[in-house]
Amino acid sequence: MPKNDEIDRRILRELQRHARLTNVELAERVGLSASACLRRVQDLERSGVISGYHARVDPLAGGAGFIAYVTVALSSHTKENLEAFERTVAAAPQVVECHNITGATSYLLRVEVAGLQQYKKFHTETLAAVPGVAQITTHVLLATTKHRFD
Amino acid sequence: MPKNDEIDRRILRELQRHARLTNVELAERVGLSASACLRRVQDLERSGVISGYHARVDPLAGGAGFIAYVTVALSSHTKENLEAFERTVAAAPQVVECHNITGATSYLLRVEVAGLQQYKKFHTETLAAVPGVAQITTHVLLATTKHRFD
DNA sequence: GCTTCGCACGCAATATCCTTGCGAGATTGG
DNA sequence: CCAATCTCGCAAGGATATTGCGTGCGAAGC
Repeated sequence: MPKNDEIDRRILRELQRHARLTNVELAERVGLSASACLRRVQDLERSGVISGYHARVDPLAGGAGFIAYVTVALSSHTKENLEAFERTVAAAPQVVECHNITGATSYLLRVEVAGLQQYKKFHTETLAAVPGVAQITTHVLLATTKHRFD
Repeated sequence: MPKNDEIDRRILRELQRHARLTNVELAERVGLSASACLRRVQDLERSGVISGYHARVDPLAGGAGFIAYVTVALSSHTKENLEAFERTVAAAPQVVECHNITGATSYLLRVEVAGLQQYKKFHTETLAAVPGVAQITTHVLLATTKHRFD
């Protein structure tokens, strides 16, 4: 229901970078009164344009000393295999993101664990144990040189 | 400087999911008084454990109708090539994330654009134009089945 | 064992902020 | 041209953030 006008875009831009801005400061930045600004933000939240507010935590401080992007290929895309895989992924706390992508491998996971041993365990006992998983390729994260808001 | 005890972990857990929690409600959830809780949060911010607060915006509403994960391989890892590539990535607003990974391809990008035409343009005019880029593989995002906090 | 020091806590007070109701001006459609 | 609708700014009260202060607990040293 929001109008997607210049002010809304500015609100989104500011909140994407600084979600804990006070409403009055946000209002000043976008050139609105506090009440009008608040109502717009609430509209954006209700309509789902803003789906949530999240603190970004340093992975190391969060106990994630080993991060990898993992591509997974399924041998057969039967309904049972797909559901079993997605259920495993959803239940695994090590899997932080799961994307369905085109290409030779149909899934791209981001996995965060404490260290190499934990990854080995996850790899063999969790991922490889899912029926229909044909190929697992691990890409260890060396560095993140750009992130959405830095 | 934070102690990484049970209460800090609970604070981080709550703020990762609900960054706009009021401090008093956060204090109740973690079992602390408001002032003590606020001081811990400020410590976590100052020490860099919490690196920022961000609103999550629906990609479609944000104008990103086409999202892809793109792997890039460089022909030679000379200093000039690396720097040219990273400079291009840093300057390109379409690139939302850039990760340096192990494997046959050394970079994994997340690219968000309005549509296929815009992607084609980015692919040929921006990415392929960087000297030393040997291979570009595009994986179109079909769906994201799991994200850190859903 | 006792003392001292430092640290984190809770309480209280003030400044700031959020939130809602209300009336005015602008915009749209008939 | 008028009416309906929408969004705005203003104002008030209730909630919240933020700081100073005193207390208690645990660690280090004597």
